[in-house]
Amino acid sequence: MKKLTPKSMDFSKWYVELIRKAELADYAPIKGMMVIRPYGYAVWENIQSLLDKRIKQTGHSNAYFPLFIPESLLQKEIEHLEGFSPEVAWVTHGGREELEERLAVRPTSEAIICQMYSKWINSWRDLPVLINQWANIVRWEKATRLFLRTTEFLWQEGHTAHETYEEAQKETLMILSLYKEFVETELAIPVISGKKTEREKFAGALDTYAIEALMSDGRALQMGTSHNLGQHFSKVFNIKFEDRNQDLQYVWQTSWGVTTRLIGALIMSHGDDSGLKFPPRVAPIQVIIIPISIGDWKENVLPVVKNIKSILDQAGMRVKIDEREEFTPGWKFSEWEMKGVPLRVEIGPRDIKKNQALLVRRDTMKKETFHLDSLKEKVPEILEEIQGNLLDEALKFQMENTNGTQNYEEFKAIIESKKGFIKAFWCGSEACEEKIKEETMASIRVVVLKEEEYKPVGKCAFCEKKSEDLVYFARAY
RNA sequence: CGGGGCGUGGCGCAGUCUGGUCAGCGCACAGCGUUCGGGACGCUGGGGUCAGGGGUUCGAAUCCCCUCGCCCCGACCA
Repeated sequence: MKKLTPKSMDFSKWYVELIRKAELADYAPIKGMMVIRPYGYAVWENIQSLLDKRIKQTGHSNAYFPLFIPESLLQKEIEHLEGFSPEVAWVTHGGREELEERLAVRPTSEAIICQMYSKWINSWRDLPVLINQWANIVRWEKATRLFLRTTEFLWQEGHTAHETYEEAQKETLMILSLYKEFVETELAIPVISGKKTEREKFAGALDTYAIEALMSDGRALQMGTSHNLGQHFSKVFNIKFEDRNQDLQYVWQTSWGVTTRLIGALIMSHGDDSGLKFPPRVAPIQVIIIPISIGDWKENVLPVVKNIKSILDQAGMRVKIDEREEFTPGWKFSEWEMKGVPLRVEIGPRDIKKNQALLVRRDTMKKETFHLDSLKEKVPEILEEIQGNLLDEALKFQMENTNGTQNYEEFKAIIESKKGFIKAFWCGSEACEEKIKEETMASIRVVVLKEEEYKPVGKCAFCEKKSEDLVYFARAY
């Protein structure tokens, strides 16, 4: 395990090296595909359980739909088909037999789920339908990148059906704020949220909303999307119900998802030149205990260490003891720093005599000794502090790298020199959006949602027309 | 998919221009011993059809052609 390429020297190299050295993932022998290794998968499992809880608390249930979607179903919603067809993988044969109809490997599941919803929904009494699934997705991307864009990825996709537009809209926005809360609380990554422009919205949606975060190289990353599908799908899939007035109506739908890309965001938001820095809430290992192996440590140190582990285990923490004899303590320190474990506990013979342990925080690298009896209280306290500190640091970074301007020349200068978010006004025309993207490579990440009490007015960053749409621009992944 | 770069034991590289003396180094790995509070050391040992295929040549890691993969910059996208 050698040193990492410094982040400031070559961000991409740093990112890929870190993923492989920390054993999060590895390249698979198929183009654009990766293996998520146990340590990386453990992060995903933590993300899953924390998010799944929220999804269920808001009334949704999990289900599972088929991996394959018949071509005829995918074709029903025309925008949807056109949006996804360039990246669909097709199954053409079953065994030796050519299939009568090609099967798409799901690039998303609207089509197959809508097909089922049309059978299940008859009355307003059947609504709302609130279903989520955890699944794998295949999109034949041209350029891939570990965790951020791979040919196959894991995600959760929620698919709901409602009686009215208002209800669907409420669901869409509820999920948007659920995502924001989840990502900020558990992943310690601050996000901005808002609506996508027509150009950036989901293929087949009425409106798309998203949360976006700033990575530490100054580029934005879409972290989650929530779509109000309107009646686009219900009309073509014939999802009708008899409403409270005995009139036949098409349902109003939503869909929303977050993916294994979140792991990429964790790496890029918090990582440094020593490696990963996992927020405690999603860290596979929260506390690594390193017994200092000197002299008769096995008799004197190890039993104490094991006792501490069991106390912390019982308090609900994820704790590991590194008692490997083939590595020196110094080597282990570096290794676990690379792997982003939030808190290290060092205990050697010297400490045993004084009934103390040395605690080292991954985020600040600060060292402090504590009495062994206080660890049960101190450790969770420090973990909470680390969680908070990581969010604060990321928030500070986001604020420092968010600039406002109403002047296009200044806009261009900011994008070139500092990157980050640019908060600006936009007249709403696709032409301006397109021009800016062409000339600066910055796209509109989100249009800020209007609130009752706050209605800003300004002039479009490009054409200088009067505008009420405040937007965030950035160069994005 | 366009432009550029790269591909040599697990990882990082040298060797490629100028074909032969070239399968080499560091780390990692295995065994033994001494070590161990910030990436220890000694001795011994295992591992590579030089990304794959084809060609030129008496002879190819080295020259030519094709294919694949990875990285970077664009276009597209969770």
